[in-house]
Amino acid sequence: MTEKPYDPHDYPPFAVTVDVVILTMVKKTLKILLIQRGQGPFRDAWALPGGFVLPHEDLRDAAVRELKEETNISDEALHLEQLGTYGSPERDPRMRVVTVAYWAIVPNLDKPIGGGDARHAEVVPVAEIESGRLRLAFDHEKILIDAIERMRSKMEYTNVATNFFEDSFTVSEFRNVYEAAWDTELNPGNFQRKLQQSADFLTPTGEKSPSESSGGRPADLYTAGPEKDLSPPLKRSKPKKPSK
Amino acid sequence: MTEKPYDPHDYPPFAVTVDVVILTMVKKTLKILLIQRGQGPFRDAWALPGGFVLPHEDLRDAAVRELKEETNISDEALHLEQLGTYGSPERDPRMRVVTVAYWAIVPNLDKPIGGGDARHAEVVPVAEIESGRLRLAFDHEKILIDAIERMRSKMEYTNVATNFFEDSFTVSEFRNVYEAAWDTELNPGNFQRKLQQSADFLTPTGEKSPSESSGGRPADLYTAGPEKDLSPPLKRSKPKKPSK
DNA sequence: TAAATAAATTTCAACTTGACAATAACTAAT
DNA sequence: ATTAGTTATTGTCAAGTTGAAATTTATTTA
Repeated sequence: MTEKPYDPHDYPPFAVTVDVVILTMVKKTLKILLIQRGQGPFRDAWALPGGFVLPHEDLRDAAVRELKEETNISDEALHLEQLGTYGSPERDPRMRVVTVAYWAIVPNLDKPIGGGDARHAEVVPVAEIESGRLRLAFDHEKILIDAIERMRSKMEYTNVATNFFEDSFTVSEFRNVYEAAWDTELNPGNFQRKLQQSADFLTPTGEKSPSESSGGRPADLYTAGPEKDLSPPLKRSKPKKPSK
Repeated sequence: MTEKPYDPHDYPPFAVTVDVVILTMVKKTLKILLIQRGQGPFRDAWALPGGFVLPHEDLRDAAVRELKEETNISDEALHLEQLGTYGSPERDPRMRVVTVAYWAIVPNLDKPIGGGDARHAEVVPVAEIESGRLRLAFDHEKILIDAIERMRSKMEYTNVATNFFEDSFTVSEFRNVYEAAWDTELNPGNFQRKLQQSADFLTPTGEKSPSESSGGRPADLYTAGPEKDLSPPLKRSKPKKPSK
């Protein structure tokens, strides 16, 4: 903060917005919630849900509100973390806009979107976003790339990935989430051992999941434990064999 | 981004500022650069260097400029990372201000401050900030706590700590920086071995540092290597014996 | 030449990892 | 009821990493 004599008209006017990256897992595919723009610049391009922060509104509250308005998501337990702030002078052709980006993982929302002013909300596979073939508004491609990387690295050393589940989950389901998010294959036995050796990372519910219709031993169910960090962290390693 | 019909007067006016947390090491003590406020609210309290972002200025550029103006620091190699954005509606009593905080480590600056409008810049020990006894302006205490924690955790898995040095350094000097920053003691042999086993983390210069006047084998000198990450990371562990 | 000092290397047991084998607990089809 | 198929969980073993501490190396000062 400078200490020039204070005059309310001194400061240059900025618009401040929030944008939210919502990650979810649909049948072993990592997807992100985007909205197709109906007007303004970047018409028909895909954009992140978000909008202007109100004059007396906290940033995080704005993110929660916009998410509710635009996509009808209002998870009590939404973990919503700040990702970063994007403020290049040319990022919006109309005016100077600084946007504060947030991200969160939500449990499986396939098409439960709609309501509010969700013009054309859809969950788009991350692979499509990463391919660069999708037309994205503003600097949202950069925000998305950063969010995906943030999620991938937080999965190494925290329990964020438990947020992909509404409720309890099996170790296999948990491993599948990692494999999809990292696009790797992980050794099932070693993955299980690693999670087990930090006793408080996952809490067993005592229940067992019903076996698949294809048979197999029923799996133990877990929820996120009190210990939120994993040390040393999991390693991404091992590239997956390219599909088809 | 919402898609309401666009009107430049629609958006609420915000001031956007940047604040910068500069960390440095002065003789085995971790310190942070603060400025004593001369006027306005929080007069005489300590504050972070920073100020308004100019209308066509990028956020990072604003941080670099304010740092230069207020503290005369203009390191070419300044690594300056974004820390987070703080925008609580009550954080500045005068008006709505959203501030984007940055942080960086700079090599040993004891009193090289001054020049510019550096009213009363000083480097303050982190212990003093963490004690809560220092009167800090706005929400700068929170920003500082976050920055300190960010630095501590990035030291676990990256080479950021090499930025405490102007030039080359010995393993002991490097270890001292870790011990001061984490307030721990680290086993010298194990620390050395850990750094060595990632061959590209530190690059030996081939030079040797002159022995202390107290004698002892001369230490090999190193600079930051091409590999910026350490995996698995270093561990903080081992609390230091409380000093008197 | 003998301490004293500090850096660098070694030792050794305990633990963790990676690859993979074996066992357990189920379902579906004989 | 038995057997084959499937999936989860536990075990094995060699290689690698860690934590604690000792040893060796290269200096300076007495």
